[in-house]
Amino acid sequence: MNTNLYQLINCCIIEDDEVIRNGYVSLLSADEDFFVSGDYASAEAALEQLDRIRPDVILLDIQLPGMRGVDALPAIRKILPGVHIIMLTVHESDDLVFTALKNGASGYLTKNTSFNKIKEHIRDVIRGGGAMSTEIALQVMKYFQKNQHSPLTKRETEILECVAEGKSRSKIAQELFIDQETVKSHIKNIYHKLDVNSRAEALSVARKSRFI
Amino acid sequence: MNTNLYQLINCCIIEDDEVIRNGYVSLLSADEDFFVSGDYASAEAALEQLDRIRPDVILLDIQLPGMRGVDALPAIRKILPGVHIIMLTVHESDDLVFTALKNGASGYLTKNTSFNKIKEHIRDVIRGGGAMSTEIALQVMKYFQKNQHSPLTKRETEILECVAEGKSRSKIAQELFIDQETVKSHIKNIYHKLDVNSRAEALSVARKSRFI
DNA sequence: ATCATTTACCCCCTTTAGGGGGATTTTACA
DNA sequence: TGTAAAATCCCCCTAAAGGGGGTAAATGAT
Repeated sequence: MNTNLYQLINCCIIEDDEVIRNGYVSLLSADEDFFVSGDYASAEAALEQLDRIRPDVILLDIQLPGMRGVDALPAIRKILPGVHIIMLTVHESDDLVFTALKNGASGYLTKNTSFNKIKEHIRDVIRGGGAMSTEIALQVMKYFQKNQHSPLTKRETEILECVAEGKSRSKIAQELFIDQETVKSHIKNIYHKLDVNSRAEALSVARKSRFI
Repeated sequence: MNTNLYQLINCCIIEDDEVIRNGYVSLLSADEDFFVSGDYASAEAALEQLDRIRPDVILLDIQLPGMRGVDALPAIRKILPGVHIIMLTVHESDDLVFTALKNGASGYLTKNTSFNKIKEHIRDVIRGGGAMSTEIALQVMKYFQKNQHSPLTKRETEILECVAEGKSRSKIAQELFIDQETVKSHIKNIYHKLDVNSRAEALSVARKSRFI
């Protein structure tokens, strides 16, 4: 019997694949630092029990039948505001990654992550850090990177960035020491290149393609 | 003499602190997987030699005298487009983190990262992954997280998100099954709450505060 | 040296958005 | 069940943005 029960990391696993779920349970249970307080095949089943088992860390599969993992996130947060939630996924290049991050996940790991690393990442989040497998980190970094193949010229990009800050034609003209009509001209050209017809739309398209 | 020279990871270190720089050099050189082809106290000094030493990975300090690390990034990329650049920093909560990510860093590590982990991260980027220490990962995740204390109501947030996608009043009205005037009303309220007076400005402010 | 691109500027006109006032009805919650 | 907040809709008017057309100087690459 472990005499340091208070130090154990209380884990909970939500994962629909029975084999994987049991794998995590037995491997975590085998480690003297971890204690598995619950394992569930669906978010719904877990949500009923969470206030009772009060885990420190939840391993949450992104692809669940019924309520999706990303949607379960806010629901779990409502019950246990302080819990660390680590998302598990097979698809690293999914929009769900960013949705999950927005919804407040503490970490994001691909399922091919070795179990030793998973344990390490759990300890990381307990210490207050963030957990991210290398595949996800790469995704995130790609997300930040500007697209090198922008159809916009330097000046156009410059002006679109002013637009992104909410500046009016006159303000942009003033800042760049050019005429308002010139600004208008540039914006028109930007619209043609991006095939849009409003500022917000141009920003939306340009952001999606990382031109700005 | 190592007979697997071709397998060695060719590293280069750009770091102004002599002690830290030499620490990295000796520790990396001591590992049979790594080969240190150069170490420099400034970006300028390194840039002169890069095309000759052709490293696989560059450890680049963010805070350098003269040319800053983040500014050196694009310059290095120009000389060696394929090189993996790992940024090193003491301040994890710096805007420079995001600037570096935008400029195409392959990784971002805080200097308190253990040397073993640094070596692991170098191997990660060589494999095509991304490297991020837990502190940086946390920063990045915070960056993504929506602000829970938004002054905007659900409906207002919903409408602002439509605005962010470049939709016009009429389109938003159509999508939400409400009148154009209602949309206008909501947008007016949003403007008052955010203290702005245009769509792009509202988006700019709302994004900065993570309301959307 | 030349051709394409970029940057800059001008006019007329239409559409959309924004500022100011309202009012009414849900909805949430104490 | 009463009240506040949120959501809905209406009007008048002005300011800003967008669509169409155009010209011309600077820049850059071949």
